[in-house]
Amino acid sequence: MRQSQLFTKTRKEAPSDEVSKNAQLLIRAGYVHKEMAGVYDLLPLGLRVIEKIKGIVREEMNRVGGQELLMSSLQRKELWEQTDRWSDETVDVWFKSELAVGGEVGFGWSHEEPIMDMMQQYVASYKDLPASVYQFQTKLRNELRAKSGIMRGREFIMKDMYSLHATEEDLNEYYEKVKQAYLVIFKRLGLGADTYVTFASGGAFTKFSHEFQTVCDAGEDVLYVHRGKNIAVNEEVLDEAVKELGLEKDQLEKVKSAEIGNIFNFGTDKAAQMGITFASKEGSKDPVFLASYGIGITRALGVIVEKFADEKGIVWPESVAPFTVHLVGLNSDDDAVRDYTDGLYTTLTEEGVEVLYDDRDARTGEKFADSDLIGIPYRVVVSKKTQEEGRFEVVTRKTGEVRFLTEEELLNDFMPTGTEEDND
RNA sequence: CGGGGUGUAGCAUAGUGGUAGUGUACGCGGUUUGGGACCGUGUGGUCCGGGUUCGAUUCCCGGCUCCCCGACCA
Repeated sequence: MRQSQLFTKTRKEAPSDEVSKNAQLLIRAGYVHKEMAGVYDLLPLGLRVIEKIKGIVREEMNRVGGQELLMSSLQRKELWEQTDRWSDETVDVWFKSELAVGGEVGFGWSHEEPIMDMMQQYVASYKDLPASVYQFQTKLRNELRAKSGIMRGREFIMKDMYSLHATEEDLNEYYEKVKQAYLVIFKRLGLGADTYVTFASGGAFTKFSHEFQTVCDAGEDVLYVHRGKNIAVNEEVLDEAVKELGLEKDQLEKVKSAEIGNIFNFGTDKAAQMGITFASKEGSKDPVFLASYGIGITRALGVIVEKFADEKGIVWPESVAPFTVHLVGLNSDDDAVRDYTDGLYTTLTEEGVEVLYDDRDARTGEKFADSDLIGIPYRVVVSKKTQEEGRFEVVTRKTGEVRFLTEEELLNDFMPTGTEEDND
């Protein structure tokens, strides 16, 4: 896309009401716009990154047999009363409203109850199991305190998957499969090296729930990590855990982390509460086994910004970058150079490379500063000089490495490979 | 929800009981053109409601907003 057509623009200064690095950079670079505390609009650049993240998650969820759907945001009070989660005393993040014709509705902060109720329509027998469904949904939570930019908002996008099983063994097997899929996802997002499956509160030792924590200064949790053994323990259960694992506390490194995923095994509790059953082979009515699997999509975006940004701006891993190449055209007042740059833009685009083309009539310094701030992985500079030499200057955002490549070399380098894997 | 702070132009900031200044961004004219250049010129502002006062952006009360710490996070 041509940058001159992009309606957003960058800012030199961060807004005074944002302290977190993620929000400051995302706003400065034009990825998001703040609507109110804890609520952000996704601008074209931000939406592209979100869609990239969703794409990776979608591929892996499909790979484990998940079927994508989209539940509604408005939810029925009765469903949540069945599990005693409608009351504000039990769940303190509800947004609720009244229907004009009378009656209350809730705005979905989670979807276990509606999903289970909906699935009951289709799951009647052991033959219908297992079933696994997922969605990318906007969750609405009336947080007492939004904080950390987009990391903890009142409105955010989450991928939530739910799997239903006839037996505990089947659930456990699938649970493990999804756990592995999650590790693949975080690796592909570029977060693999710093993301741990943690022992946390809530029955970690019975393997009933796991958290996926990414080491990150902006996170809200505290982890004790053993990098060599790839073990991380949530502070909440530190004492128990070190005992269980046979470790010494001083072998562990204390770090801050952000929870970007979690998986729960509900067993048959939820089904029992809601009366969700299936007919077994023997003809008995048995409660369904349920597990849920979440990934904070918006939060993942925030974590990626926090982790990789440098003093100049954002640095995207290639797998989630809004564009692969930032084509920066210099000397654009020279018709020959401009035509040449336009031509390269057309060629790259036709070859399927995602290019943001800075075709603006702006000064070099401004273009480079913007390019650094926006954080696209590769900057290709075209100027009178490079045109004359028949090579393009290619700068890798992450490392600052500079190369001079011919058009052919350039195309070979940036040709989409089909699947995007994190090559770290 | 408890505690602390904040609110001046699109953004960032200064200042004052007597009708608000700067930077940036934006418009126009000109010089520039490989790291946010420069000159000239122009547009644009005191969160809301009360109170005190001859006069309030400034002081007082209330509300709202946003930020931080804590609590919470199924």
